[in-house]
Amino acid sequence: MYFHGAKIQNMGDDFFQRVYEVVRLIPPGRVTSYGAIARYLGTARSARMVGWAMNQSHTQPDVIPAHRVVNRNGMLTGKHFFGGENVMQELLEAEGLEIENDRILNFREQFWDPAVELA
DNA sequence: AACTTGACGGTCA
DNA sequence: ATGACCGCCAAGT
Repeated sequence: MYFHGAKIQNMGDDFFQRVYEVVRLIPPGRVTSYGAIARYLGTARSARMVGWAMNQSHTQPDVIPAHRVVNRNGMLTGKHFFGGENVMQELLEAEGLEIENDRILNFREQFWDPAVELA
């Protein structure tokens, strides 16, 4: 992968692409988790790989709504990768969600499970 | 080639 | 509720 402008990714398979496709389908104002996406894509790959895919999501030609993916407890564990201190939180709040201490309030109600919604 | 590091998550004490 | 472990597997050192 690249840093400082070098080349990048393009791993062998299309796992990352499949992750991005699911993330693109998350409706604004709703959120899902790394694990939920991993489950939807099959138990072959772990939630960690979804996290890694999100880490690389900025290399995609289009914008991936990565802020709508949080951990299983509704915590904004990836906020550090959005530049500013509270960019991820602001993006979510702009979509109507409430966050307190890096955690989405009423997470259960806002949760969007691909295994259910894309059944 | 070997060891460490995670945008993770489930289990068990 | 909290924390230690453990499986996961691509990348970085």
